[in-house]
Amino acid sequence: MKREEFSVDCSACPIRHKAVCSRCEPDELDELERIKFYKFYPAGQTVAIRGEPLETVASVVGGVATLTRSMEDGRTQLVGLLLPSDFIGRPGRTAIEYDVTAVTDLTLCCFNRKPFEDLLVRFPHVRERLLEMALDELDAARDWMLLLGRKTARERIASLIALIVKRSTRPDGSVMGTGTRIELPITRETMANYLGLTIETVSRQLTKLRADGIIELDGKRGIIIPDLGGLLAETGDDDDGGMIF
Amino acid sequence: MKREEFSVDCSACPIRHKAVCSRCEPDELDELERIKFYKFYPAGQTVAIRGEPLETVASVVGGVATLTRSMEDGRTQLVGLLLPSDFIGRPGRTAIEYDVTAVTDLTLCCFNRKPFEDLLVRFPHVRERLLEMALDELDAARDWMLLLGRKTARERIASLIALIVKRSTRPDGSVMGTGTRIELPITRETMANYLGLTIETVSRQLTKLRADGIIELDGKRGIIIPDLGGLLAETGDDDDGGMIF
DNA sequence: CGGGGTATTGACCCAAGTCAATATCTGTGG
DNA sequence: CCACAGATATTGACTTGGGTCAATACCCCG
Repeated sequence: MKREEFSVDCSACPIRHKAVCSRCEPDELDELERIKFYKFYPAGQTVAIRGEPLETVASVVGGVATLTRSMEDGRTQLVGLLLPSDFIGRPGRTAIEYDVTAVTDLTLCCFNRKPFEDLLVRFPHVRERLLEMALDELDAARDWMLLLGRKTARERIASLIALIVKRSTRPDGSVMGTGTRIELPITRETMANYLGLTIETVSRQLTKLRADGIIELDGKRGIIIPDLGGLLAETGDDDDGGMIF
Repeated sequence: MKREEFSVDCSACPIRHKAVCSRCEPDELDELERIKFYKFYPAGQTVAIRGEPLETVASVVGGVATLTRSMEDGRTQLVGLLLPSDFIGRPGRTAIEYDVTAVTDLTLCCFNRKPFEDLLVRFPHVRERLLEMALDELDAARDWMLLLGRKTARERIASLIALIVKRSTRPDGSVMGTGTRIELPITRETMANYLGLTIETVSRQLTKLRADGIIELDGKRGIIIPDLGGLLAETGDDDDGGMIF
């Protein structure tokens, strides 16, 4: 469970520059440091369940988690993919709204809700960053609504791959252009639940995109993109919004 | 265009208790009052277009507007329904992300973006409320993702009617239980774009719900709900989240 | 009374779902 | 190191919910 792999020193934290704490001054960081604690979950483990009391909030430090909503008959929709630096939980709410599941080994930087809320009042930098992140997520959710409401299966798959490529872009800003290889952090089932499709359709469309030379499949999880432009053309998006820096 | 119908006096504003300004102290309200201005749009008019510079932000005072995202080939998805008290625009962004259209006559309480952003720094009450509203919208968007990704046409229609019923609940909290009548604020086309369906499917499912005694159609826009419980059972949601006070 | 927008209804079709068989991985223990 | 078991993924055959295309019907409003 490699508990000691992540420093307790915020200044060396891998998500220091992107998480809720990204704009904190040294003194603010000191205080965060005092109340934070890490939690680790193995792949597949449930992190939180809808309806339970919301006691802690957290930032994803490493690994991938999903935010899902399900219906009684088992139909499941992924409503958010949580990657490093993403925030989990909502200050001001007392119950959990969505199921959270670790899809890879997961490391969270946690805060008890109450102290965090207090801190939110006193630290404008955290508040501002949280608002900004909430608005970004809102935009992402709305883009996803277009995908779920109007895109074809092929466009959905292409959009998801494009999204992963975008989020895999190295923090130094270097664009991974032609000949990129990405590793899907999720199973076909999770992909299906994200895209509002079935695993069979996901599988078939991946095969078809490969047959059309848009992607190459490299083992179960690897995808090679010979031509990023070709992939983006399949997403159905007008590319003006898709600035990759 | 009934320009004078709405007071310039915030204390008499119909959305005083729900909008971004709802938590303001009298002195904060005074300052808002000085920089705000009203705009009026007739039904059908475009309010903002994706890609244009974002110069003003606003609260919906009266009427209904839609937030949409479209693809080049005309496929359109509604990503938000803006009812009185909802906020339009995103501080910190310089370009408009979604098309905004008035679907009924619309009254907006506007602020120029820059002064509003300054004010956001100084007025914690506005900031807090804006964060809260953004998080609420995020939850709403995610619930809608479940609808778009996994619900059947019938469930989608029932969910939309249930949503309108909920939002039509009078502010005094009185529940409009059995025998409620609501007025749809939108056309079949707008409904279809919200639900990720076609007008034909919307029409057919409404007819079917009527045939099954779940709703009664009263003219083009009116819907009577003889039994709210019956309607909610058709939405596919487990009802625990659906507390209507 | 007539005309343009809006809504309903019908006939047909197809993209994606369902059901089912098979293949491929991955890890585990002999 | 191999074999085997249980996930995970692919592929095929068939079905179906909702889309498409097209004809009417409705309904304000001038």
